[in-house]
Amino acid sequence: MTDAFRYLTKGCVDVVTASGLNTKLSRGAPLIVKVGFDPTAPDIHLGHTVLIRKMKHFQDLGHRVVFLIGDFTGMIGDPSGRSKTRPPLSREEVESNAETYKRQVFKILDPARTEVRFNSEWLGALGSEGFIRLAATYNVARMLERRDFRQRYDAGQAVSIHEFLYPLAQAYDSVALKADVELGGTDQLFNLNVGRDIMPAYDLEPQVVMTTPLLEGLDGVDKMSKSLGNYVGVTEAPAVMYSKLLSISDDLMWSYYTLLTDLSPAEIETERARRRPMESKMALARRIVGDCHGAGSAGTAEEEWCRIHRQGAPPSEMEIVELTGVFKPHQLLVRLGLAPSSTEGARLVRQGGVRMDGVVLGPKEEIQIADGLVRRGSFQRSETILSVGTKRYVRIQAGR
RNA sequence: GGGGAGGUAGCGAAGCGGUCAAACGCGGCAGACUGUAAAUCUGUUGCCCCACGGGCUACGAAGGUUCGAAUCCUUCCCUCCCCA
Repeated sequence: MTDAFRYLTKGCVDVVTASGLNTKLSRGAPLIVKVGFDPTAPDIHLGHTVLIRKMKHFQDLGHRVVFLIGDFTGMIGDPSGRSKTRPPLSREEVESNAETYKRQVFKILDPARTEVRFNSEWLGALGSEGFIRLAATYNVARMLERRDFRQRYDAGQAVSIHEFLYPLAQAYDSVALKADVELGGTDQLFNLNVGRDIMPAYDLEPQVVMTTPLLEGLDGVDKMSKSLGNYVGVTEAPAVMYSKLLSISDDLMWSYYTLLTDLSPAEIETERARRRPMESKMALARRIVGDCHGAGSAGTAEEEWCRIHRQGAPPSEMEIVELTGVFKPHQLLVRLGLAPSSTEGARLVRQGGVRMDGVVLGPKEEIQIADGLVRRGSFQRSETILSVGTKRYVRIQAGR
């Protein structure tokens, strides 16, 4: 097993086949590595970067990466049971989504070594004759090996013919690109293998199929997903990313090391053995933030984090609200959006979670804000910082 | 088409005439501890208010019976399962 092999397969779930990959690598020529993406507007989080980073690993070793946007297959819609055929996106939408992709993806990928292609280029030209020929390379029994097809078929639910076209079209992409390797998420294994299966019918060597796992979310329980709120978006502010990453569990950290860095398995082992967990976690956060925003921003984010959490200082940037009036603490919370309801606000106060300039606020206190001053008992100043718990801060500026 | 089960707070799930703003678990939030971690412990978790007190809505929907209903009756809506 070569170092290259180990590096490229790090973190992968499936490698079909390992020997195929070795053979291709051993020839020394740059491989064509294909990865397909939906044309829908992407909002990329770290979970998506696992795959993108794997593409980078190939680039690191000098291979050619094709970032394929499935504008044609998008019209079919990957069958997921209930998903319907999508209305085709306009040329403008596809272009603009592609730009959004590039903006985010090139934080990790090297633009100079990434080819962006659209599969309408060849699938549109294939014609009905070409499609029939393509369909002839596969058969129903094999199609039904795909789990969701099988399940629906067995359950007597509808499986539309056009749904079979999706994996076939995707497979043809590999033919058109003469792909040596196709990468995808584990849920893509079937589709990727169809490409592998049909390539010999077009006198091509079967591509190697490699899949990357779903990244666990910050909670360490579910997969990372925006709707579950356990995600880190690649365009989030450095300080936000940094603090989110530092809040993961130690176990999760090592999985992130494997999937979200370019370190080799050996280097990760060294890291684990040599340093204390907290140091490793900070190094991890620095790396990931650095990948998305540059090393300088990562350093600043770390300093900020230390200031806040080591020295107890408030964050350097927080929402500023100007207001006037007389408030009970819970009313202030609602007014500032720190509590969704006054009952909730009162509860936070009662539990001692509300502080003004670091001093816990009692339920009976009264805050008067007028004439450019915030008054609380005998204290007064022109602005104060109100905090709820350890994460939410608002700076109050006294109005007149 | 035939038969059965069920819809309760963010989710799961008790309750089946009063003591129910509704047990319990999860999740969430706050506090303690700490490496703002995890784990653990404690508290809390409908809404409004002059807030250790008062008030208003709530148990799929609408009606009804009762001094009193999440609990009983009627109609309607929806979900799930089995058989054909």
